[in-house]
Amino acid sequence: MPNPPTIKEIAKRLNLATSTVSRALHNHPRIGLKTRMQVQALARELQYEPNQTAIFFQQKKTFTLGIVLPELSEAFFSAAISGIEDTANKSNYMVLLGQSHDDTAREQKIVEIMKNHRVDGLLVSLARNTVQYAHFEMLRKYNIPVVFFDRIPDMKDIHYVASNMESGTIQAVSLLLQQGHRVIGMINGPEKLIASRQRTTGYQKAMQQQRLKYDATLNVHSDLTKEATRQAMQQLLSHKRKITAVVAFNDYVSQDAVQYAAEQGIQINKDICFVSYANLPLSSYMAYPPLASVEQYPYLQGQKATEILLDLLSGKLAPDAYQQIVIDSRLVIAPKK
Amino acid sequence: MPNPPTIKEIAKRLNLATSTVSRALHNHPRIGLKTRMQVQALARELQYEPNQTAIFFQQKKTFTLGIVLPELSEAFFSAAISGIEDTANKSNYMVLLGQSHDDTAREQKIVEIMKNHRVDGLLVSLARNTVQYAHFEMLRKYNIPVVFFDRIPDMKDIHYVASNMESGTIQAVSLLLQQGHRVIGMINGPEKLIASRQRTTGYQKAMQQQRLKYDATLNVHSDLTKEATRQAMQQLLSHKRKITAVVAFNDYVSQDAVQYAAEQGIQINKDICFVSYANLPLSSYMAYPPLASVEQYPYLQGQKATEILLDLLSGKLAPDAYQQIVIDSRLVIAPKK
DNA sequence: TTGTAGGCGTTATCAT
DNA sequence: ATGATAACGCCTACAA
Repeated sequence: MPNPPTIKEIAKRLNLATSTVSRALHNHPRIGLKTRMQVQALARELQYEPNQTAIFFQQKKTFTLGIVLPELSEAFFSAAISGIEDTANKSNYMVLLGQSHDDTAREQKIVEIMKNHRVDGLLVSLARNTVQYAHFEMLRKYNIPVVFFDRIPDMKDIHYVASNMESGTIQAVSLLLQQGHRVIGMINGPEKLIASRQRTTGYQKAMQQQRLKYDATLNVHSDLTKEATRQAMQQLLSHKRKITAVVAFNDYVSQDAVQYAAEQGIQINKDICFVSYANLPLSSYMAYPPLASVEQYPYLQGQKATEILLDLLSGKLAPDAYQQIVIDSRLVIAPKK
Repeated sequence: MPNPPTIKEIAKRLNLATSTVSRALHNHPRIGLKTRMQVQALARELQYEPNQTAIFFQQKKTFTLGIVLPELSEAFFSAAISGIEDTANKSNYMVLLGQSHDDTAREQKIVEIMKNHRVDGLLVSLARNTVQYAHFEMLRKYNIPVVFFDRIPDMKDIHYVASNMESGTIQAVSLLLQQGHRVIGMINGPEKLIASRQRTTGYQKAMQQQRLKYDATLNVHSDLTKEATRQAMQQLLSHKRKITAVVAFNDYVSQDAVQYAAEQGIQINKDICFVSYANLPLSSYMAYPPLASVEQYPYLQGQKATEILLDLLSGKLAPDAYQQIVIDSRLVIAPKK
């Protein structure tokens, strides 16, 4: 059919000025009730819809938030995005999606395109290998605020929401100690990761609280590949002290380690208990679900990060009032099968 | 800093007309090499970036595709969206996301907002309970093409990509028959679902191919809740014929059924074999992974649907040349643990 | 080869 | 209470 109706069209039919129509549609106070009704009636009749692209252009605002994250197929991120979407939608924002697939080059390109699309702000969780942040620094020039979540960069003067693994780790190790375990292995992640260091610190603190000695040789590292995890587990199994519990970096690592141990004839959750960090759904269907797992609140992280971004956009928050929110992780005892 | 530079700005500095600048930037053939270089040099120097919102407005096109789907935390959809995103990005389109969370009202609202945002086209997988399609019909008026995928509506004259469960089911049942199973139970989904009917047909055809009789009492239904599935399984276990294999509606159903059977003392994959339809990742970590599972190619579905939509947008495909692509599902033997 | 002018739909400013 | 007009940034006939 013909072009969609515009306020101009309505104005012409009613012999009014476009400005009058615009005001009438917005229920501007000093527009005569009569004309207001007329205008609104005709608008309804013509099924008038304001042209958002015109409004975006005119207002220099798109009511769109860009989301850049590594991988939606990771349960953590798909939960986080629900928090983002729900919060954004409440304020009439839409969500533009880009997955970096943990590739820095792709991340850079996505940010560039989103900048061009004139998103009002950006929510970012870094690709695994991203160590340079020029593509984010550059956004300052364009006045596009960024809030990082979960995988945050090692930069000053940024907004972020992240979870602190230390608290959950302390709780996890404490639980094991309380259950009588004395030789607890930890399969940690890459040493350069903040999250790995937090786990280590948590382990140490939990031991310290009970006046027990922390044994660094029980804290082994995996680069998170299956092979590395199996080696790490093997290392723990051949430790001179006999371990009775393992804290694994995450559910994937946990499962790989469990598999390896089972192959070695270990009785899971009997000879050795496992505790992990929640990122697999449906753990109740797993062959050997962890005894307990550390919850990282992905939905909440997404929600908080979005709230900060929206506050930044509405001016409720000054651009340089850097928000750095840390959400304590927490141990959750697995429901028994 | 000041406002971002515009072609007007560049024109003024170079004493040129904006049109000349515009053309120079686009490498229009009949612009003098000299001025072209000048313009491009200055543009670079000022870090000129075209204002996309102005272009969107002027061109009545946003290079944005709207995606409406039930739930990203379902592995099927997070895989599908990668196919969508990758394909869209190749053609410089961005992806606007909306999850219906299987709520029709929310689906309607999302479609409305996306229409207002003037997405160029829509990719949709229906909410579970959606049975009225007015919110999609209405898009025709706005010339916003829609391509449905996976969960498609019962409508004529639409574009869609879906998978056919029949082929995979035939293969699954045939495999079981070939392995000597003669009494095969099926835990199917809600009867009104096309996908359920396809499974039934597949079952029948596989039996027919071997000149065996199809026994309808072996094909029971679940509404996909855990409870219903357990009842269905119980029904199968108390069948007068002793079943030795089960084809479950999907991985979730399969796991619930397996759990129930195990509780009854059944030896899984020994007394009774399970075959399922792939939607859980990491099946290798499951307690009792299915013997084999029917693959539905989510990435491919997303990709194909997007290709159709892009062809529609580029005019390569006429709006009424309805594409209805069916991708045959296929049985995949599970890798042994 | 370059310039002029108009328009995309809306809002906002300034008159009347 | 309403109207006229400009402005947002870009593109594209049409003119020169």
